[in-house]
Amino acid sequence: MVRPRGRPSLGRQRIEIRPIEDSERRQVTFSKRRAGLFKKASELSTLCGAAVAVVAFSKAGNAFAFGEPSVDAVLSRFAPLHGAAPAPAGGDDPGPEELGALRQAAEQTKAQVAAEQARMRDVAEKIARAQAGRQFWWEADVEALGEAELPEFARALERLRDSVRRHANTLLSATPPPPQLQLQAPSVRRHANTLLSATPPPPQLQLPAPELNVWDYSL
Amino acid sequence: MVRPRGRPSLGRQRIEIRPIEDSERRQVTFSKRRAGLFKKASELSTLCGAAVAVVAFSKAGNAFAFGEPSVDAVLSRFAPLHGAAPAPAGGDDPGPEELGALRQAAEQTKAQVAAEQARMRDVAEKIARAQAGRQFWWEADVEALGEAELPEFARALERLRDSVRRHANTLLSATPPPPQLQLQAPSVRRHANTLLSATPPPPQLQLPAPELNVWDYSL
DNA sequence: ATCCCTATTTATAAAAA
DNA sequence: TTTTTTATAAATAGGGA
Repeated sequence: MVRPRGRPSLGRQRIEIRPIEDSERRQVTFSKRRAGLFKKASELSTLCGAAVAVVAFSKAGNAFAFGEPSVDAVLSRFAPLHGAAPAPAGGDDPGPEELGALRQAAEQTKAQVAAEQARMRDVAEKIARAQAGRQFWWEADVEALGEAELPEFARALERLRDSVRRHANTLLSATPPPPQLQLQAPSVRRHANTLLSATPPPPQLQLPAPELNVWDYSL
Repeated sequence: MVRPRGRPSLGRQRIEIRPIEDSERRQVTFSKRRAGLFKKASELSTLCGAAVAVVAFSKAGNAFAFGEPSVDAVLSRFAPLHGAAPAPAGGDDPGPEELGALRQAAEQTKAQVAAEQARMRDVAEKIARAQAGRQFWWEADVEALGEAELPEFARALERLRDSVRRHANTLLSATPPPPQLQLQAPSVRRHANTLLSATPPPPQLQLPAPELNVWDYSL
């Protein structure tokens, strides 16, 4: 516990803004400043109600991103402004042109993952906030959620709904054939039946408007 | 040239990071912090040899961007991503009648209410257990739930679904006007604005109104 | 990579131009 | 809207775990 005498640290040193040669120092600096940059972006967004996106590739090629309300939301909004409309990645089968193409593809994948992770972090954080102070998650204050997290929230509900349906099926099929004796808890079966019969035959593959930044919030 | 006595300024004051109400103060802050953000991005790029892009929309809808080596160069690495927006879900058509038998039960005797509350505690506990160890509630292991808690779980999902629908409608009813791009280069700005004026009006999403007082379990 | 710590360097909130 | 001036709040370089 005893602090050695003298300055335990030299404190912050002044540095010139030019390429850091030492890769280790560069890496540490990148980490720290990237965090700082994202924080600044976040503050700008909160303070001024601005939509902000930051994308950064480290020298090593790793991608990092931050976005409020989300990276995609901001970049989508920006793209049309300078006429960048790359075709969606279809499943082409390009001939073996160069290694460069593959490397680029890998890089883009990294970027995508980074963007998605950034988005999920934000979404999760916001949803968590919407639930703060409440005993159970289903009491979450949906009103507090914004455009960016609603879709995720909705998808989560959908996934759970499917799980519930599946499980209800399981419970039902596990029930022995037309028994003559009623069980203690008929309510559940009733619910399960309702759940199942209420399931419409929709091929559920018709997406109204796939393009544009429009979300279908229907469950 | 004589400076008046006392502090000529209060100096920097501490502020909380939350939406600035006063539009004038917000505007000044946006300007300053945007500049600061771009500077930080520039330094990160120079120091660490990173490719960085920052895009920001002011509350008024004006767009600003910074990029090293260029905004497009960085965003291009994200290009393929935007074609593949997360797929929305197809909508169901909520089912028919069947009003709540459970609801009725909840309004019976005090003893029954008390019993119900006790049951709810158990259900909640079990549902909580089904979520134990998972980072997010939507990862709950529904398979672990039994007959007793499934209905409650389903009802919770339904309530959330309705909340989400309602909120989604609220959000959608407020669609902001198209932005103006503000870049360092005036020529680019001119071009961008030209592109903008050719941009079609924002679409609006139609959502089915939530049905009130209907208690079927389909989600 | 992340967190802690300290001593400094920077970024900025206010106010006025 | 951007700039200047002050006085102070924040970010962060270096070093260690």
